[in-house]
Amino acid sequence: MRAQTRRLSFGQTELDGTDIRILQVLQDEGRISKSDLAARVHLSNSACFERMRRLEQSGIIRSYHARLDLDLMEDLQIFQTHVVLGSHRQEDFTRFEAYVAANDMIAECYGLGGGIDYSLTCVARRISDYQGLIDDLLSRGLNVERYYTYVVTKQVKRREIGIDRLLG
Amino acid sequence: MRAQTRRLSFGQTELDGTDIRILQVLQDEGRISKSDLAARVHLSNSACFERMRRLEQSGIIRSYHARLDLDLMEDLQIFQTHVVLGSHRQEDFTRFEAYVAANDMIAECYGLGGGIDYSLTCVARRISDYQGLIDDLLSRGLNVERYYTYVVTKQVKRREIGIDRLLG
DNA sequence: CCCGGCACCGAAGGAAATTCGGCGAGGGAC
DNA sequence: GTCCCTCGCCGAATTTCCTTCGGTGCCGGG
Repeated sequence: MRAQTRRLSFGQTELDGTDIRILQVLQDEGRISKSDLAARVHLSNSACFERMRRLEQSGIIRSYHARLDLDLMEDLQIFQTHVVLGSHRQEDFTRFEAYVAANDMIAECYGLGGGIDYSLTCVARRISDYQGLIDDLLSRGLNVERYYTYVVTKQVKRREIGIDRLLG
Repeated sequence: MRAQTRRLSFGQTELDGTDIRILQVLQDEGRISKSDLAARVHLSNSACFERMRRLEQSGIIRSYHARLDLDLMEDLQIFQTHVVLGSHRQEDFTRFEAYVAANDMIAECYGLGGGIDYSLTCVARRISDYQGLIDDLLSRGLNVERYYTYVVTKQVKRREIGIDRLLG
């Protein structure tokens, strides 16, 4: 009774409907017990465990995380910063991304196409801390031509980006 | 041996250094076993378990999630959409946010201050699916005055937004 | 038709989670 | 100062869950 309808290939790995269901459940309930997961996808514990291990080892499941309630965190400011670089050589991108990777005030970074090069989500305790980040960013010779700062006034929604849309 | 140095209050709840350490670990390793977590924060299983339950029930820990490797997902386009509303009555915001909450192509949404009202992260299988989202958005009478679309070409970084910055 | 591989199942041993009784430090009342 | 109460912690016992393993059936190729 393997194989439902839909199949997808993720890099080297082939996924059937049951794998996708497992990923969906784990995306939403990252700490569900393996027995409950097995029941949820109508598999025995051992079969489900084997699939889960395969998904983790293949790298499709990268990591698990607890999500905290930001509204309860006072003393926490979030900013979005949109960055335009002055030139678009490979080296410019590499250096900027290395900076992003190393700076732990920057929680998220998307590379964009179309007028803005990067969108950053920055976390700071005070506006002055954020300004310190920007000062640092600009002083590193990273060729930032322009940047735009937006205060995040509300975190309206946050979900994992993933598998759901592949099923419709 | 309660209480380290730093203390924070999260809404109703007081957190000491050990709580914060627990949150840090769970943010990074959401599926760590409770025994391992207890060892990591130098507590007995039962004491650590009690704290963890308190953190979950108080809502500070909202949820747990598996993070998937997007680079392995072919057939998945991500877009950032910046939205400006035509007027800023309370009702306009409420209706827009209700739309965002209900639409499952929209994975993330930040409310912003400063020229742009909302920043959305949208997930689609094809550009035409994304265009369908935009068409729908515009046809709902949500008073969207202007929007800007950026293709996400690379997910440079993605971390949980949280506790780390409260410790520096 | 027969064989091999693969995914599955169920049971058993081992590991983890959860509960519970008791202990000791700290703080308030007297 | 001292008594007592509270709170957080510990360690052991029970229960629940994880993980492995041997075995079974299905399917495709030879």
